[in-house]
Amino acid sequence: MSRANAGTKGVPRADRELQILRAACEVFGTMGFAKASVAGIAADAGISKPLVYQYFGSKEGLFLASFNYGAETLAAEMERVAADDSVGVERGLHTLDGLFRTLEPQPWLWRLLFDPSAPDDGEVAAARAVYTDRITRLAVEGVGELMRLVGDDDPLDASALTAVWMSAVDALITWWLDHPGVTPAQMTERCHRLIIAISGAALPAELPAEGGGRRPVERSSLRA
Amino acid sequence: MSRANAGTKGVPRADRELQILRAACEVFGTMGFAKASVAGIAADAGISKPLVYQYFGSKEGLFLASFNYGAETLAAEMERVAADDSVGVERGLHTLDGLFRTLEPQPWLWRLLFDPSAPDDGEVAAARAVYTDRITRLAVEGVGELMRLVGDDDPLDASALTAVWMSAVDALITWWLDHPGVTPAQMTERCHRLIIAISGAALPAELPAEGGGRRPVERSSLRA
DNA sequence: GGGATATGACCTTCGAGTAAGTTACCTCAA
DNA sequence: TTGAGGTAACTTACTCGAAGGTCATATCCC
Repeated sequence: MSRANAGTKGVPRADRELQILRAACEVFGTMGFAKASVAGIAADAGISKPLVYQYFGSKEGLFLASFNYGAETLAAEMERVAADDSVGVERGLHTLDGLFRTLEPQPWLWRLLFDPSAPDDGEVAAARAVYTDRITRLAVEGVGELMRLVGDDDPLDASALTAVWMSAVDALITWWLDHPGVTPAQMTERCHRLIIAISGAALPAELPAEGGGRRPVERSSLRA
Repeated sequence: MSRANAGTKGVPRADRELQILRAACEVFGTMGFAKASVAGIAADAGISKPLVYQYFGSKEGLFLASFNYGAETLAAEMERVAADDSVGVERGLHTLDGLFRTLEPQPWLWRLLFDPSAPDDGEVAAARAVYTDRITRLAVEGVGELMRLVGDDDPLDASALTAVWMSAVDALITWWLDHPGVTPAQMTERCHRLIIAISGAALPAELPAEGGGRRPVERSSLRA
């Protein structure tokens, strides 16, 4: 009787793994890899730390499994949208819509994807590279189309705009996560309005001079 | 002679503090608060760990000093630009230009501002709140102006667009930091081209239906 | 001598990871 | 039917190392 209730549960390994994985996704996605503790995740899952190690090998192994689950879920959704026939800004909007709906039941998956405290070497880095490529490819497609349309063929411009687009998606999702109660549908409408607002925005009259800064620039009329 | 060269330097406290602060800014800004070690910073500064504690009290105290230095530098630059008479997108461009120039000699200051691994309570949190307010205020001004122009008066829309704008600035600076050799002037030109590209982008034909996703949307002509 | 500058060696805490043993269940021979 | 033995599930109690933080002491200059 010394080991309280050791071995009394007898839950099949696959079930336990899923149970642990779910807890891990939530904890890693909420606190980040670095601040999460294996003991904490085990407690959340209702089991003890060594069982986690028996099933996942290490903290990194557990994170890898969580990351793969989350990244696959989100990448698959984005690819599904990309396979539709929408183009340009419309496609961007559909992507956002799909992400909002996918994330609604498990919002923490998003942070899992971009966790800056995750290990930057080993298998985790490799997995992240794979999914980053998959996701970036989609963004690059959309941005490339837009750049072609506007007549800008500088590849660095396209690269930078891709970064901006992905960052905007991140910002919108983060904003949404910070505003519970807003439904995916409402959020998609909001994104639509914002795109309209941005498209209608002004262009500067001319490039700022390059020298030392500080020089005033003439007011431009607001519609280019 | 047991304590090698203890006390032999005799460098005035103010000088040493600056020297330590510089090293700390670079390390904290590069690796983030969590991954940085006080011993490492001390080594970089060419002195020993206890001296850091004698002058800054704790790792958090050292970070606070670094953060305040970096945040003040950047906030001051943004406010300087905001005080100019440029408006709308032009003002955004000038802000970016100012940031590129300010960050050129010490690019790591940027990451210092948004370090997600920094402590989220105590004096550090308070300082971050102060600077976040100062910086956000500037973004809110610019975005509010744009929203008024377009006729969108939903405050949540403005809040979300502010988040997007700040995130875009972050993305552009991060992209720049990842592409050494690009000068601030070149980068500002790039931002200008990107704004043109975005402004010229397409509008979706209509809002996606709200129900279950999955429905195709008619191709829209690309210029709204 | 006294105060400022400076350090090697130490203490402490926390969390990753492990060793070793416990319980339950399943199978199969007698 | 039963009970011996094998195996999967499970836990308590530990080791170990990294990093924050402290103490006692040393050197230098006025």
